[in-house]
Amino acid sequence: MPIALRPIQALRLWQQVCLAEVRNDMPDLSERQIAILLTIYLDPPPHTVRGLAERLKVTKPVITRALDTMGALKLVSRHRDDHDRRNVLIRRTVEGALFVERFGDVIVARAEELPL
Amino acid sequence: MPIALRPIQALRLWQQVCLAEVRNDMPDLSERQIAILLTIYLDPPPHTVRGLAERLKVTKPVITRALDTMGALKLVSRHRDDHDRRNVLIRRTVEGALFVERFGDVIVARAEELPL
DNA sequence: CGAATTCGTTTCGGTCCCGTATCATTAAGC
DNA sequence: GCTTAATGATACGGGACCGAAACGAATTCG
Repeated sequence: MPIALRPIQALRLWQQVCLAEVRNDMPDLSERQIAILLTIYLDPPPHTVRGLAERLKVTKPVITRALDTMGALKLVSRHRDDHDRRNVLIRRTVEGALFVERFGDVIVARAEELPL
Repeated sequence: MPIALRPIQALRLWQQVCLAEVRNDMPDLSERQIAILLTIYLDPPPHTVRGLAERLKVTKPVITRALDTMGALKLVSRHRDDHDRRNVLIRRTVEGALFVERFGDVIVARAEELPL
């Protein structure tokens, strides 16, 4: 059975989750940054700048800058690939894993209290 | 019956929706902007700068700036309150309503194709 | 009336992000 | 070896945003 959501419930869920994030002073990430962060944490590695740029259909500097910012927030880290030293491998961090895990819990909690 | 989502499904849903928005060249809104936009479209009017600032627990300039940007995108509009001309009433627009409606449909569509 | 309060905006110095173009480094092809 | 290609980062001018403080306009209070 697929997840059945009506549009008004979907929008209400999105609102409640975003409100919760803002009110709890979480980093104010853009949709691009969230797409990158969740892709790194949900899709199987390895992750490269080029791969992420293709997956999001954006240019490489967009990925580089997002990694700069999220790296400063300790949500991701970068390391040179020893097999092909042109590559940069993007890796998860403990802080990032905790952030993503907590974020998932927030969504679940808000989904549970949605009106029908 | 409440909406039952497991954390991994919730995160996957968020990722798929953000990926869809980015890939479709939608405006790259931040969580703050989305929280403001959805509050305007889901909560009953009237909406004021002060009211939104309190609801999000942010300062008023944050709201003013977000309204500047989303106003340029035609997603919301501002009008002086004739009863108390200090107030600015934030109103919905046709473009904004279409954007929000489409966004809700994207969430629903991605929820339906979630793996169990 | 004048003073105090409220509302939204603006200013300030600073940071982040944009798209485009170019860069250095590394690897692969000949 | 030398040239070509690929990868990620950087420079550029411009725009958006930050928090804190000050601002003008409108209202309320005394």
